Amino acid sequence: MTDKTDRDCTPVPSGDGHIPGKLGVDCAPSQSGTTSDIEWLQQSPERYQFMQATDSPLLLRLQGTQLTNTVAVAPRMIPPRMMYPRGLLPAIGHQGAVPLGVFPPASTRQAPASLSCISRTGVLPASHFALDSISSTQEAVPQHVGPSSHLLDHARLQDPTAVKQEMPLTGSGQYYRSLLDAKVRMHLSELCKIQQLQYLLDHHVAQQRSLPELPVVDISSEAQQPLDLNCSTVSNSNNILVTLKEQTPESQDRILHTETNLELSCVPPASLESHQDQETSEIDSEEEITSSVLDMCPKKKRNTCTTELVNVVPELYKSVIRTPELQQNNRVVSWETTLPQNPLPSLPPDTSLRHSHSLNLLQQPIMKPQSGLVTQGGRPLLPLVHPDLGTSLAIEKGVVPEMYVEASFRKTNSSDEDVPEHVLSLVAEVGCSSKRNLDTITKSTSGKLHQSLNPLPREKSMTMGSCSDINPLPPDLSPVPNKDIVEDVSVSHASLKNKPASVETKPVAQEEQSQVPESKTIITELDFRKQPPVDNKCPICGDRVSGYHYGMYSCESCKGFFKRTIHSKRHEKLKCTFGGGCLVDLRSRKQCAACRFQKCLSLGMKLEAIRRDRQRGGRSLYEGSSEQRRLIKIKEEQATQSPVPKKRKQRQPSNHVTGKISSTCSSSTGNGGSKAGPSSVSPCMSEPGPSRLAVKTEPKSPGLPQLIQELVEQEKVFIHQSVGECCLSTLREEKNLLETICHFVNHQMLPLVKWAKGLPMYRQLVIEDQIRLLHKNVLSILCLNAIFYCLDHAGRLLLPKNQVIDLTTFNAAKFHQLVPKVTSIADQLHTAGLDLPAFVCLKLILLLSPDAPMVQSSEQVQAYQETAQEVFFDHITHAQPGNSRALGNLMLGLAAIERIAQQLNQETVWDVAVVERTFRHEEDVCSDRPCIRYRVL
DNA sequence: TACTCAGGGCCAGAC
DNA sequence: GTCTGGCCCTGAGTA
Ligand SMILES: [Zn+2]
Ligand SMILES: [Zn+2]
Repeated sequence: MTDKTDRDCTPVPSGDGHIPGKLGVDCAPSQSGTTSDIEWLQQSPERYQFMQATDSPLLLRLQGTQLTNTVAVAPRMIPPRMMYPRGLLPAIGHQGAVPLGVFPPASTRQAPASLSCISRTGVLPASHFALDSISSTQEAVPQHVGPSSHLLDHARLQDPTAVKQEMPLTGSGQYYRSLLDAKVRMHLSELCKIQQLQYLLDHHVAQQRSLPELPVVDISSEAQQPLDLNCSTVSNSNNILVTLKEQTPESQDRILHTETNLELSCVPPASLESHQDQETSEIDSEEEITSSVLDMCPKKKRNTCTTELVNVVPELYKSVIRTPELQQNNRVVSWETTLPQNPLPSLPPDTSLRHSHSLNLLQQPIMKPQSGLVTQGGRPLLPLVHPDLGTSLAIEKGVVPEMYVEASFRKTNSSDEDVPEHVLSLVAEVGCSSKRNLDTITKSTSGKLHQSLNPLPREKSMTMGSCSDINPLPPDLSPVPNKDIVEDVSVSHASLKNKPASVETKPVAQEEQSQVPESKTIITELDFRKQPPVDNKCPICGDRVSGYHYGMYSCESCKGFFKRTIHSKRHEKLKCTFGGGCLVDLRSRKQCAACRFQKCLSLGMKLEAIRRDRQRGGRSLYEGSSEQRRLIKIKEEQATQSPVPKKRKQRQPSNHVTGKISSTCSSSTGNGGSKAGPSSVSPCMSEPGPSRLAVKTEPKSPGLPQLIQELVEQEKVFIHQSVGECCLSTLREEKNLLETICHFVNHQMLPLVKWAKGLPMYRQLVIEDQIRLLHKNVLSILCLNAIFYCLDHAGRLLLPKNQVIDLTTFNAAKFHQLVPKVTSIADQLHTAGLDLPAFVCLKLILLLSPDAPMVQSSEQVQAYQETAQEVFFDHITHAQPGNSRALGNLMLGLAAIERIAQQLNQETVWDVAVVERTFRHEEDVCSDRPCIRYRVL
């Protein structure tokens, strides 16, 4: 049922129809890799909305005798009353916050004794979302049905953190993009479930109060199993009792039945009444009203409108209005239009519409980025805009005020500081991390920027003009952050640590001054791999950072945990009992070792940093090690500053320089000699782009299989050769993409030959087969090379000697899809954890494709390819234990590369004689006579 | 030679 | 018995 992609017009949003991983932008994936982060966000209304919603987590604090949990939820996406199910979720086994969108299994849910809700506007009165009572019964019975199709289980299956595990921190924005998309997908699917609940409640209330009927919806007719929800009114009160039944598979033969009863309060607070009157009158004074927060009473309906929906919780009372105009345009905002296939109805321009439901419920004013907004640190401050969202949207009263999102970009000017490469700092994490980001932004901009955390003035929020009319930074807005939130967060952290609370709760401005230079760039998540977090909190668990451990800054306990886990090989069998996605923080870090370990990995800890020989002391050199970073920095300094040798003596470090060479360290040839040399900075990545090659310049990692070690060695040969051949001087004039590709291939032919000739297995084939295989697979191999080494997410090839080819600028004619396709494959591969060992394996697998024409010993080739595949599979399984999707995605990516190469092959002509001559004599004949030309049509 | 850093090991305490 | 996390040891590299 999860694979259901039926997009029938179903009136009630259902959980599954929405899941299939299609964001709105997917219809134009071609743009995903060639845009800035802001543009990328704007491509998808869903992304944008999610972004808007999650940049300011609303804290829902549950206080019980056994629980003091902080739950971060998306306030603008989910009306408070919809937090009830979520609010109930944290339980003993899952202490701490529940990541957005992750429903812990029913078995772990527990009712809080009390519940309060804190937003940036202050503490919301409990009456707004009072939880009157809850009871829960559980019983385990033998499972007699097929797989549980319960929607809440889908929520877990769709756990974004599970996807996260597949995503390496590549240093580019891709990680964040992928992560965000995963979360958006997750969120959308969850939203459908919430809508079901919402619909049911609305329906119930509508009936109960004789309000205009909702469109009739037969939930049970859904192909997907809807939530098993029942509403009933509690006698002698306004409260509604909601019963939610769930089935959670516990094991193969057992299924856990859970029944949760929520009693929801629905007494309108007095304050709301006057507010509504005010609004109604304001609305009445205008001609073209499309919708408003009309009150719940049908008698107050305007003639031109039809009130269709009401809500249970008073402050969220709202109406969906059908106007003739909207109906004409088929853009009625109602349940129908908030369906999965059209979750965000795009509105006619100049329609000031107060959205009524679901995704649109909590939108913000739309603003266009203003380029002039640049902070002192060089980071532009951009209010995010989604052009499809219409011109303006009002703020729902009493919900969440407007806020700007800070986007930081790679700094191009030089600086003394090791300036981190920024991607959107707020996008990536919800929950605690967002909180941290929120704090950070608040701190760093306080007093300087009008980074408003306050709502727009009322008149602005009520009547919006076109987006360009709106000043995103009204000068009169107070920049003062909500003190409650800032302090509250600090306290909650402080209370968990053995630090004096006063340290933590001192005014943020002071803290900022004392710790961070004014111009210091905000540290984003990726940066703790380069420099310690500003708050000195372990990115994994929030504890105090004790130093740089295994590739990232982390606390002592996470360091110890990682070390122990590897040493004991426990990581091979770790499995999350909750299906992944457990929160890992100071309090909960001991709850789930699997998720903690995954978090360690995903945030940057390196398996390679653990010494197999267990040698103490010394310096390590693995990708991302402090030593390596230092060496790179020195190299860069030398390269950029002066040819005069530094006074520091440069040693050539070995992998683990301990004086003794572990026996496992020596294998294969070369011993990482000084030529292709260890510690030499990636030749291909010398200036821009991520330094993926760094790892390959170190000596062999002892833990890797022999084949991979040899492949890595051979890769060095290729890189060494390739850099010399990479010259674009003659390329300047070429405007044709194919021509450029051919040019590139011709220049890479000789390095490829030298590389291939040294490859294990391949070199044992007869030379004719070798030539044919190389000839047939050159394009796919080079494509993979480009993806691994030099393609950035903007579709540029970052080449040695600071050469950059912007592929997007080419007149690609019939290949206009090519670049976006390749960048999207690159995303896929990097997301799936394409590391150097995997990469070299894939190259070999590509080369050893047995279906190349005229190959004599195709069986032998096939056998070799299978061997390479096995090694590759093994590597992925070990590198990403428990991540079954990675393998599949890598193979899919490979297949996609082959298809592209095939397409290119059809458009090009090979001069086989030249290929053969190059191969046999290792001469660069291509410069005289090209190996490959593109077909001129 | 003292110091720093980032590995590893040890061990009391929690579970 | 296993796991945790604070503390200390170790040794390469640096000043
Ligand atoms: Zn930690
Ligand atoms: Zn877990």
